[in-house]
Amino acid sequence: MNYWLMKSEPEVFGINDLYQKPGQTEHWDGVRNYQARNMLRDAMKLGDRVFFYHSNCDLPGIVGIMEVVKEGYPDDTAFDPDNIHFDPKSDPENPRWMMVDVKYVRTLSRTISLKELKLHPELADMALLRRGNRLSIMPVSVAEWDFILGLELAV
DNA sequence: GCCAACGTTGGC
DNA sequence: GCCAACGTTGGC
Repeated sequence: MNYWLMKSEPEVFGINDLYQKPGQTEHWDGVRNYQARNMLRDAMKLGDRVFFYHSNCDLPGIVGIMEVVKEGYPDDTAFDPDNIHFDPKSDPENPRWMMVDVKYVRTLSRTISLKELKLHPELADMALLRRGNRLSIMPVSVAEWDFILGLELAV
């Protein structure tokens, strides 16, 4: 099993929005970055676990856990001129952008903030903490995953 | 293929 | 609101 972290702005789509979706499942659409697209298309597999990260908000950090319930398939918001993520260069015959479906697993007992993550040398190599990383999807190692879940209860 | 200009992300 | 980082665009 692989582990991931995906960012979303809570003002736009937060973990409570996922919780309230039918089946607590949603398409993770709107990713318009090739590195992230490649992960959605090639690397994210059924059953993989994903940290839900709130970005661009009062307390940026990890707030919950999701599970991949459908592997990469074309992001059809790219074909819709009325959608904010419309991309005229994505051809339905050869889709440029991909998405996966994710399902809510649980909300952490507390937000593990970016600030807190930065305190731990064990996490220094996390993609999230590397300078200037603005990817909205990134891999998390097993060791990092377990360490972070340990932090949840370590207060 | 280079690179300047521009747009976006996202922490602070 | 500021600004550093970085991806994309487009002229040449």
